[in-house]
Amino acid sequence: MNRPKLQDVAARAGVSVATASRVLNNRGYLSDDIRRRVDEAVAELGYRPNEIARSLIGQRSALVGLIVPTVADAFFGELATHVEGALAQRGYKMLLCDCHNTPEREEKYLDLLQGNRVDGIITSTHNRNVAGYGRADLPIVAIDRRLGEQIPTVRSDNRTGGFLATEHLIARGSRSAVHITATDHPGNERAAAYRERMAAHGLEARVMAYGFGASVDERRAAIETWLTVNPCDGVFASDDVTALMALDWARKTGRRVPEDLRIVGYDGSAALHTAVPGLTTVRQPIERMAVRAVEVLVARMTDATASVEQEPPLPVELRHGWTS
Amino acid sequence: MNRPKLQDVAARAGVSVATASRVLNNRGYLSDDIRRRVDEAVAELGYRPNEIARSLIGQRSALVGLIVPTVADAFFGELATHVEGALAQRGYKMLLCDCHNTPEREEKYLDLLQGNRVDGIITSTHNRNVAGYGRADLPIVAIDRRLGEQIPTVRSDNRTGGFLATEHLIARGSRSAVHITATDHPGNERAAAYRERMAAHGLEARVMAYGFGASVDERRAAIETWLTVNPCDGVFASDDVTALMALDWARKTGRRVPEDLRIVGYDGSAALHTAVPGLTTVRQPIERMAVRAVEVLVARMTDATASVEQEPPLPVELRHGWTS
DNA sequence: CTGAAAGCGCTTACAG
DNA sequence: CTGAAAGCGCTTACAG
Repeated sequence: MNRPKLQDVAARAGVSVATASRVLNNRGYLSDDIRRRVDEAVAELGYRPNEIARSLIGQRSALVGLIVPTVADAFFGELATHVEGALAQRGYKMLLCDCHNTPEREEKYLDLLQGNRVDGIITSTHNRNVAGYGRADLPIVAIDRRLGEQIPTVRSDNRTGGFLATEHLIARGSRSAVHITATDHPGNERAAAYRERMAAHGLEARVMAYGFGASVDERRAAIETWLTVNPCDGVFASDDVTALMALDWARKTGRRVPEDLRIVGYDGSAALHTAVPGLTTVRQPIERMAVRAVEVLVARMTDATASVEQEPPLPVELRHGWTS
Repeated sequence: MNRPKLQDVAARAGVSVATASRVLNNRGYLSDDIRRRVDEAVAELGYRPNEIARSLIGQRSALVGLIVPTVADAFFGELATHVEGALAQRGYKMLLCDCHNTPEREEKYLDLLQGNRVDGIITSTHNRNVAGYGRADLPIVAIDRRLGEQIPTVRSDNRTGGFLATEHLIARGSRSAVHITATDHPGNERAAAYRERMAAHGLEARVMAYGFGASVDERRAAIETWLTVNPCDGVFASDDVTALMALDWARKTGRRVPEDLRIVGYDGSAALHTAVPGLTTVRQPIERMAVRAVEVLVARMTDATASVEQEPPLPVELRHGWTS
């Protein structure tokens, strides 16, 4: 027999489809007898309501799309886990839109999500020029990315993060720390804070940008070349993976860490912390960011008139390890 | 104005809803004139077909559920990325079911997925006694886990993996390598291969099992205690994270790696390889496993009569690093 | 307290 | 080549 439908349940219980539906949804007044008969029929048939039909009626899919560069990255994997958890707790399912680090996929997913009538979108990619967001007419929340006036951004305190990392390196005796980041654009607050603190101490700031589109291998090569050519006694990397590249370079070239080279990373995902507990890093409150993004999104999904306020940045903290 | 529906498109193009639908789906014979008018109306209104309504008719949601212990783990994050990619390529969307390492969530998700009429499920968790799979009446593929006669399992060659790791340790001079794993049950082929090779070389096999439910901190504590109490000159860990715990313990206690302690991990995810390129590990073909799982699932989703054959295990390989 | 009917937004035979 | 009608599996006013 095929998957049972409400009709089958109703027939078996000897009631109308409408009544069976009411029992399932516990709406209106039902006699105990009918309630029991329907419940029995449901159990006997192993009936499960078709959520697709329900979505069509309710104009609500209870689906949220999460757009990430790739969940293979520790930071985004952890973010995805917590977004999923927070959504599930509130009765939403999550469609994972993994862009495999390409903007084309992001654009495609944006379209697909709307066709699938998701109730909202959380996006955490950093591609430039993805036009779709302007056209989208459904609630969106961005994580660590400005997408426009109408789209709230949840983020952590990048300025303080840059401050903490730089001050820490200097306090540990570094005089020539470099900041390594993907791109050194004006909105990069970590880089801005690094420059400011270096200047405040009368030290020369140097920012090494390996480029947004660089593959992992290209990034590693660029960093190793830079470090080999440019003497320095400290590295403030804009993410932990990059910091670990510097650490590996130090090992290969016989530099002592932290005596010759102090290293500070950024993000502080649990996965990398477990893998390399000794790495000093600026820890983003990944779970709080995920939960907050979900809270803001749910507020807008359940009340379309909810005002779009910009969120205050969430606090970061420095985690000390032996690399600095 | 509200989100346009097919009715609006039809009205604007001056055709019937049926005709508009045919243009969208490119079915039957349509005059060029009508085609053009409908296409224009679609563009002007920014119309996007409601996929939920389509699913209801087609009895096909184009949705697949991926059940993972947690995507915050490097291995499962990478697996999820590749499953997503392979599914997207074939026109399927992926609902991410992150169990946060608890069996209860898995059971709940199994139910939820069926209610949402996903077309199929890929599961990669390792919980015991999840009853739901027996009752489920839709295509399922398991990754590295036996779930019953009717459910195909995609996996890599664990026996060879255990063989390679153990032989490598011995070849590098280890005489007293320990195998560290979550649970040492009869079906654990990596442990079986380890025992067999140790015996073949006349060496004593010791398996340290930290327990399936152990938290990361508990695992680390258990491993450090064990290593401190039990002298050994090699570690074959059943995953990379565990191997890195041994590596960190060696650093903290002043053991030289690989001279005093040789370390081999397992999995070889790109994320951990990037973070710690020096780790010797048995590399699972994560992408191939993901793609194969999707292929097998799609075959069963598109042809319910497709036979359930057990898959040959995919090949693994040893990746050399400085830890051994 | 329960049922008949309309409708969610589409697609698909069936006529014409 | 195009349209009217039925139907996917439900829910929800509206009667009774």
